[in-house]
Amino acid sequence: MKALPPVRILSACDRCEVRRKSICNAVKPVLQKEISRISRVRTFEAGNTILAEAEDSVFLGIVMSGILRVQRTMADGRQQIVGLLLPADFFGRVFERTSGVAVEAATDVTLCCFERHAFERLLSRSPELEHQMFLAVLRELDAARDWMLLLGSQTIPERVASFFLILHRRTTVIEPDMPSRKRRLSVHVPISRHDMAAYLGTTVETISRVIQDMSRRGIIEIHSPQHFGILDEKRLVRCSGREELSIGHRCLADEPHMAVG
Amino acid sequence: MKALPPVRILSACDRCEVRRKSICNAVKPVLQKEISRISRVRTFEAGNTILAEAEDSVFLGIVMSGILRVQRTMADGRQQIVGLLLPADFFGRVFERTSGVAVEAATDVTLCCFERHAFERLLSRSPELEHQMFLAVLRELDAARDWMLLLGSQTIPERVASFFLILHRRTTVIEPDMPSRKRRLSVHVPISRHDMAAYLGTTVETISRVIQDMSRRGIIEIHSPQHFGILDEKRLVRCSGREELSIGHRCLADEPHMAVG
DNA sequence: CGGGCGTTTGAAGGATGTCAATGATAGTGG
DNA sequence: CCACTATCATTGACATCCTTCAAACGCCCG
Repeated sequence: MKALPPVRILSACDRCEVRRKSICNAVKPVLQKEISRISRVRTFEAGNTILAEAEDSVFLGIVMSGILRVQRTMADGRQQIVGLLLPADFFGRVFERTSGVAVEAATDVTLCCFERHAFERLLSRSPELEHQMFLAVLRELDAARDWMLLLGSQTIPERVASFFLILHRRTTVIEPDMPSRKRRLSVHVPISRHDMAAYLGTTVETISRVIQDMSRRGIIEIHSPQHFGILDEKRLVRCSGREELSIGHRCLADEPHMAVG
Repeated sequence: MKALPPVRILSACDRCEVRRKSICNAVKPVLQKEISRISRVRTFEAGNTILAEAEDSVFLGIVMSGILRVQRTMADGRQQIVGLLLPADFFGRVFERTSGVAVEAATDVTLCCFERHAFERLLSRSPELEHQMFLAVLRELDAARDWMLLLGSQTIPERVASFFLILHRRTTVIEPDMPSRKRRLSVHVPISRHDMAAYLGTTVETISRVIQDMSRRGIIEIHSPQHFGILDEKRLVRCSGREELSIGHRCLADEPHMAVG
């Protein structure tokens, strides 16, 4: 008679929604267990600061739900969002005391957190984990470069159109169970106009004008300030000034990415 | 009687000027030898393309002398330089067939090249080398984020002032043997106005106007189109809109960095 | 000397930021 | 349930920064 399989204790990780998309999925089970052991789930309300710009960052982790903004602030108060982190993305800066960027909750968020030093010890013991982190940072760098093109060479209407298209593709990846017809036509902007402006390097007023204008021209329709329909995708792509295929490149659309925050 | 030390054959690496600043310096001698074995020195004239945007990148390597520009081009021809690579910097994208960015010689350059697959094999066999690459990419990402702040939130005069200050600090690191007095006061811009414009996200005309204006106001003096003196560093810093200490951050000024090109 | 390239300078128009006011929405307390 | 407030989004008028187009200038090299 065969022995019964050992009783399996469900850890928090077994119920983790983003596990299969995050860095956890890319490493061996034994390592997953070690990660699990040093992890702790925390929640923050929208607007809270997770890691401040100057302050020592004592922890890092993975976004489970909600959205983080990674941003830098200038002496006179101007802010630039240098990255948005969606579920499954990694936040925090390994191998550095302070990150030089702030990480804040753009919406209510649930995070899977690790104490930085414990995670770094794990990294130095596991080349496999470090390799996965390396790949994630490489993709993140690709995305950052893509965004530099957007900020340096595109007009504001082009930036808004690009942003919509990237969000649309990214949402398609994140929520593949949504009816495809609805997915095809709708864009949900999960952040405020203020954050959108800080991300696109412009102001809320200009954003608003551009969106209203695209709506008047029949390219999109406005369901609510955060929900839009795409009426003419071809034209939206043309507005973005990009080739369809290069939108979001490897990174923003296809893969979870990582922030040095 | 003690045996004589073994005769030491000088490889190209032993004479390498940038070795102690590059990734080679950070790995063990035995690994350096392996790297040396797969390396090959190549030269390119200014304007030549090292890696094209769409094309498979078959090699990567380290800048020995000269300057590379890492850039993306839009469908209509607009170009954005997303990184400048100085001696000791790494170029090329590991673990990806194509990089999505072009790497071109901004000046005549000498490169230490590796065939990509051979280098990747070395990487997968050596966690130590991969760790060093990882650190370099993290620094590069920090620099990219810094540049996103510049492109997204700073005015053109601020960008020019920031660029001068970064160049000044970087030059100080690169050429520490120059008399300190001369170093303190001079900035050498090693690239054309056209490249400067593509890097700062503006046009040659605007760059020219801003520089002439800074000269008229007594902040800098123009020795030649590529050589400048800093007359009033305090004011130049104020023009840049940044805190002195954060200019160039960790990355652009203090450490060789790495491009995904 | 002349052609070509890179840089500078000038004039004019357009895109975007700024300031101010209005409109919409949600949460709060009476 | 309804004002009331606070916050966010939109709209308008205006100023300005920056790009664009054009031309002149300087310089290197054939």
